[in-house]
Amino acid sequence: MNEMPSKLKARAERKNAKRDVKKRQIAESAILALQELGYANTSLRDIAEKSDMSLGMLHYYFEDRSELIIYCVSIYKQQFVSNIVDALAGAEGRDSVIETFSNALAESITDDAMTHRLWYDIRSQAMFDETFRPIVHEIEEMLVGIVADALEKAGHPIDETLAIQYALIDGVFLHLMQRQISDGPQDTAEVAAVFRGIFEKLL
Amino acid sequence: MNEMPSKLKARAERKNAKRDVKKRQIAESAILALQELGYANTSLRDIAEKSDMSLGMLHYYFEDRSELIIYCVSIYKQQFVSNIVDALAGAEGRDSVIETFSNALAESITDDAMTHRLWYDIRSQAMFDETFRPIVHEIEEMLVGIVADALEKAGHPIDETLAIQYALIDGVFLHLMQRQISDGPQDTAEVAAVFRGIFEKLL
Amino acid sequence: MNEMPSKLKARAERKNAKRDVKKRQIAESAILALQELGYANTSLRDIAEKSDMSLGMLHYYFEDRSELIIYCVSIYKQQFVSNIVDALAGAEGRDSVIETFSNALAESITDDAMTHRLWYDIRSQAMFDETFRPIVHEIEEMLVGIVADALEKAGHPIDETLAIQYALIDGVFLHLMQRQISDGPQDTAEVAAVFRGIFEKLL
Amino acid sequence: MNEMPSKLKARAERKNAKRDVKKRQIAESAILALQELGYANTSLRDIAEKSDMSLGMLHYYFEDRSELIIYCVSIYKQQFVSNIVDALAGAEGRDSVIETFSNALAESITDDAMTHRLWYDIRSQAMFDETFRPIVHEIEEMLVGIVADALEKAGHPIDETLAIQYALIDGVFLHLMQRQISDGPQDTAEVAAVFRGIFEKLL
DNA sequence: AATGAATGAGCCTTCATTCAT
DNA sequence: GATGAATGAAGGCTCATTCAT
Repeated sequence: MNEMPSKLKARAERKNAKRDVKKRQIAESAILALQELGYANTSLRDIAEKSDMSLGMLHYYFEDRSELIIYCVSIYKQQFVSNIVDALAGAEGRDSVIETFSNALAESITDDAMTHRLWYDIRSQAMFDETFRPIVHEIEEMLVGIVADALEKAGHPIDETLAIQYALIDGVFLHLMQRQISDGPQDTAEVAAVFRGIFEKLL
Repeated sequence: MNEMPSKLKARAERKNAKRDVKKRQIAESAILALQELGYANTSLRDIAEKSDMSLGMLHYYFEDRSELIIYCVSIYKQQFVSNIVDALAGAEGRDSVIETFSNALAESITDDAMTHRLWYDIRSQAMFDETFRPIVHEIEEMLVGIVADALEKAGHPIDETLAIQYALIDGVFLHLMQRQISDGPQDTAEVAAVFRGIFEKLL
Repeated sequence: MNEMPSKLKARAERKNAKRDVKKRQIAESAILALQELGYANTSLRDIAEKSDMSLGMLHYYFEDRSELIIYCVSIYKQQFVSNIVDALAGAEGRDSVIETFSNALAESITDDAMTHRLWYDIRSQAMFDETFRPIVHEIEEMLVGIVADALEKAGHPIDETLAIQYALIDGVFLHLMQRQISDGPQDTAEVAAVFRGIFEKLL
Repeated sequence: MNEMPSKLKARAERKNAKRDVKKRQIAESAILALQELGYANTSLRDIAEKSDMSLGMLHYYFEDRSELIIYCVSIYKQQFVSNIVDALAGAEGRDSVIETFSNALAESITDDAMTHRLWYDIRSQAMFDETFRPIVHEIEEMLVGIVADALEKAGHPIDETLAIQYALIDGVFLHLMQRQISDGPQDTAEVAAVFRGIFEKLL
């Protein structure tokens, strides 16, 4: 008698899981278009055409444009954060953390500049459009968390200036990303060296 | 005999000057709209309505939307840069520079957060839209120049890390501006204190 | 196993066919508006309103205004040319050709003056706008072809003056069409008589 | 007592004459723009810029766009008609007329193709826009008159087919003009030969 | 589940025209 | 007489979104 509900529930879950897979699939295509054209210049049509999806499907899986973009950004979060966290996992002690963190950030810039560009674009958009605030805040908290993590592992005390430490690093990260985009590929080692310089001072 | 040309020239100049005044007038109205709605969400209609201009007039003075926006951004440049430069003018010596620079930046954040928000928005847009690159580059060079100026006056050597120094400060500036916007007005003194903290470390 | 592709292909074809039907439908509505107002005075809004289509639909089926107009003109071609060709099909020998051709042209003038007016309008436009040149050339070649056909069937030799023969007939055709429009309906028999007079001289 | 009126009248006339000179001046500039771009694509702004006139002046001398264009077309009439009439003035007898008329038409095509293109453009426009009908009719009557003149001088009887004779010639004239424009400059002698061929048959 | 046809509001831009100077 | 600043209606076109299938 209580089997039916559980069966239904299971089926609903399977359905949901399937739906999520599809949503992620769509979002990954969307990210490609957004990375290339930017928030203001990417229409749903662009996204539908870049992938091979129907226009209707986008709205079948996402309520509206904003929801899709938010979903895209949250995928960014997952990937970038887990990359850095994984890298930092093995590090311990000031020098090791500096080395590892610098390298991880530098690699991310040379490998995924386009993705970061999109992130900064959406973050700018969030300054004006409240819709994007929650997801942007959520991600920034995670990024601050990463910095906290690194500081801790480096044996550095964490105080109320944590957010500012993050802002410093972020400023440099953004700067190097822009350089990557406007001046072409940079040597990862050199980029890492810049970060190392920062961290030596900060820690 | 050569009076006529000079008269004509004078009249043409007066006309041009008048035109420039008008352009600036329009741009100032446009900035208000852009500050409020952001690049992606501000249509020329919005601008025309917010001020009391006709749609046609915008196109009479500006070739297209991009030209208007670029003009707006360049006004930002003039105002912000001259503000800071003026402030720094009287400073000399490490402590004086730190004090003055910190206060000037903090005041700009608490007074003109909206203007800076627009600047960061356009700068993001420039990552995707080449149209805005030149003006953005031009402004950033001036901003780097200001940092160079401050460093010099503080008796700090200027080396190849200048751009990074700028990026560090910019990261914090952006962070504090965002905080101003999302959490409401901050105490200028506190904001200045944050900058002072940074400069103490940097110099 | 190879059924799926063929099924898909079939569906794609059905879809394409449907699209073509719709395009033709739209074009026929558009022709009505264009016939009435002329190329320079017919906006897409006019077309949308005259029929009961949404403005968006016009752009859904046609890339832009030019493509729609070109499509309209090419429909003209199909109809007019096939009418005349059909009429000439049964004719053989000088007198029979003169009789048949004259009647066919005269009927076309009295029945479809508006359509021809549009054709001459677009042809004029093509003198200035290269976009319309290809379709206009294509149609004129077919019209010259019809004249060649008629001459041949009438046992008349075809030489390098063919294009001029066409020009002569076209001049008269245009003249009679204009007369039809400015002075009101003419007697088909009288119009045919004029053509007969021309052909008697030409052949 | 009646001196004043006559003085006033004289002054008014002088004024009018001056005004006419200016109108013609403007029209000649306008024709250049219209020849290049065509009726549908030439704005008053284009005309003002191509010459060095102010936009306001166009409306100071001409009620509206249509009046200006009509004025332009009537200038066409004067020039073309008087050219041909002058040429025909000295001709007498069938052969002389054929020779003279053919040459005059051919020269006009190779020299003034652009002007004729504009004429045909406006004539097309007149099919839809009644505003242009009167001037177009007026000009066409003069052109028919020229043909009548030529026929007469060639000793050919003039009957009710006169208009058709004109239409035949006009068809060829239009054809050769289009050829001149799309295929580039033609040899005047060859063009004249074509006309001669027509006239030999017609007369 | 998925499609893509259809919509209509909105965008940027152009233009003939008016009017104060 | 002449100018050009200003207007606002209209044009072509784009887009997120809806809906029948």
